[in-house]
This record gives sequence, structure tokens and C-alpha cells, in this order.
Amino acid sequence: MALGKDYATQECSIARALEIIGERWTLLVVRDALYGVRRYNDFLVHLGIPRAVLAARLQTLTAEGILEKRRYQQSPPRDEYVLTERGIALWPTLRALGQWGREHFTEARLRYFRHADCGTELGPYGECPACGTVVPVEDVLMVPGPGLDPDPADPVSRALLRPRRLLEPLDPEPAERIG
Amino acid sequence: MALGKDYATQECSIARALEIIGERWTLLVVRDALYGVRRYNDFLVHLGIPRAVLAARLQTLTAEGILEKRRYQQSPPRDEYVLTERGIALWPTLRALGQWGREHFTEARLRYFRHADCGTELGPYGECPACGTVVPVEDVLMVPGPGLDPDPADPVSRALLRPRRLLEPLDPEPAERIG
DNA sequence: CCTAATGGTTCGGTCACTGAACCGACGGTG
DNA sequence: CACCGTCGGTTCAGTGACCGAACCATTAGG
Repeated sequence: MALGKDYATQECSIARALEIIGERWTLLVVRDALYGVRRYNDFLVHLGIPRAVLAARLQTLTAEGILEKRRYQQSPPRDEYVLTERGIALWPTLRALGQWGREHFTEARLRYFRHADCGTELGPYGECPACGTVVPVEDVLMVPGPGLDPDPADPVSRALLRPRRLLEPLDPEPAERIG
Repeated sequence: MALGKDYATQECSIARALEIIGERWTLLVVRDALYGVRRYNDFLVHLGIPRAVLAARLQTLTAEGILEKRRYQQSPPRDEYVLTERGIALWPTLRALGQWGREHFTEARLRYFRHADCGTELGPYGECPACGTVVPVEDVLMVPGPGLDPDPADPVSRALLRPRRLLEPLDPEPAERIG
């Protein structure tokens, strides 16, 4: 959050949580990480976030144990940022927030979240109404809805158009497209 | 949020939601409203928020249909801010966020949320494990836990120490206390 | 008339965010 | 080898959100 990042007077776990993930862009970074984004550049083009802010957020999230910085190739040295268990645990929050936004402020349906095992759309609490179980994040299938731009400009958005499980690593093809 | 409040490039209901409730303090105002706080001054002393920011947030939340400004006495004219249905619908989000904060960053137990009808503590998704139903917000009983300061300075925090249902209007006694 | 309570508005200062430029390590090509 | 491109940053000037303190308007009560 802007300026004083903390809520010193608050004895409240909501306030503690907001001190960590309440700053601008932070939750969108976590959302993208859930969608499978892992690389600095992919976050950058997909979010349209200033580079400096992205670097700061990745560092904070790593320091707080929400992301883990991990070298995935030696030469040239390249790191990726992967959600930890603590980060994955933000899924119910993001789901609830997205649901609220959709019900109250979005007209068209942008994405569906389904139980990968049976294809049923998740219920309001992230459970599978058919199976009667809470669906673990890796078994959530994200499917684009009719409201989503079918031909977005950036390669990350394009890669996210394929139905995919949450957390499944994203690998956008290079940005070539001529017509 | 600071500066550009919007996330223009994002086709996402999470981003839409964050444009509205993602600014600093906003979610804490909504939390307090769920706890029963309704008056400007009560928000002020309980949150320790700058007056100008509080006024701005109340106005935005009212404009977005999350709070409703309502005159509760004519002379002197006094208004209170009450959650609308749209605001109450943020409860699952706040609950999930608080749960995450508690599990990952808070040591002591600050508050319990119970089903008022049977006294059972709510499960991870806001349901009552005993009754097997999702508990409506008005039937959630908030009970202070052992980690909470038993004698806080401000009268609002003191009034919130009593077990109480969510949304139940708060009426802090005037700030007298001598010992 | 004076004081207190409530619900603001105004204002100067600070600091987070923004966008653009720059940078260093490495790889590939000619 | 020179040159270019990619990736993952850092630096920096400018802007505007947030901060805290002061001020103000309305009404009531003594």
C-alpha cells in the first residue's frame, strides 16, 4: 500500500494480510502466478506493470515466502518465480474476490473454473458440486469464457487462452504473428 | 490504489474488484462495517485513518454501492454508513483473507467466528461443520480470542470485545474510563 | 455566550508509483 | 571479433496518493 505500509493500530489478521499483499499490483502478481506465469518478462508484458515495481513486488513476495525464486537454467542464468504453499493458499481469497467482482461489476463471463476430473464448474466456495469435495488448486481447470478477447496482443494472454490447469507452467511462444 | 487506480490492460474480474476495493484502507473500512461500525467517528478512532482519506473512502464506497449513507437522526443531522448487499457480499473474501493472514502470519488467536445458532466454530469456507450449512453473515457470532488486548484504548475496540453478531450496529459508550 | 460533539475540508510535506532510459551478462550471427 | 537481441533488472525525474495537523460548520447543552 502507499506510504505507511502497515496498519499499526490494528489487531487483526486481515490487517496483517493486507500489509503483505495489499500493495498495488501484488495480488495480480499472485493471480498470474496461479495461472502459471513464472518469468519476470511474462509478468511484465501480461500485467503492464512498471519494471521497478515488478522487481520490488517479486522481492517482497519472495521474502515473505509467497514466491520462491528458483534457477531453471544455468547459462545464461535465468530464474523463475514459483508459488510456495503459502502463496497457493491465497487461492480461496483470490477466488472469492474474483467472484465478487464478477457478480457485481463484470458483465460478460471472462473465465470458467472447472473441476479437471469431471468438468463441473466450481461452486461458490471452490468446491465441486458434483463430487462434493473441495478441489485442490492443481485440479482446477481454467477455461476462457465468451467475454474474453479472442486475439489479445501479448503472447502471455494468448497462451492463457488455452484451457489449462492452475499452476501449470506457462510457456508462451515467442511474439511473432504477422497475419 | 496509488496513482493510476485502474489496471487498464487486465481482462479480469479480480482486477475490476481491486480497482474498487484495492486502495489502502478500503478493505479495513468494509471489515469494520461488517463488525458493526457505522459512524464516521467510530471508523476514525478504530482505524487510525487520516480524516481526509476516510471521507474519500466512504464516498467511493457509497458511490460504488457498497455502503449506503443513511440519516439516522434529523437534528443535528447525522448520517451512518451501512453495508449494502454488495458490501456484505465481501464477507467471503474478507474471511478468506483473514484466515490466510492468521494461518501464515499471526501467532495468537485474535477472534473466533462461530455459528450463532449452535456455537460451532466456522469451517474454512464459512460453513458450519455441525449444521452442514453455509452460515449467513448475520448469524456469524464474533468472539474475542486470547490474543486480543483485553483493555484497548479506544472505545470502539472496547465495544468490539463483547461477543456480537456481524452487522449488529455498534454503540460504543463514551470514552470515559478512570480505573 | 461558551463549550463540546460530529463530520467533515484544506493544506503543506512526504513517499510510493510511473514511465522511460540505461545497464550488464550472455548467446547467436556474420 | 563486432554487433545485435534477450532477459532481468536498476536509476531517475515527475506526479499524485497518502499523511497529519489545523481549521471549519452545524447543532446542542449549560
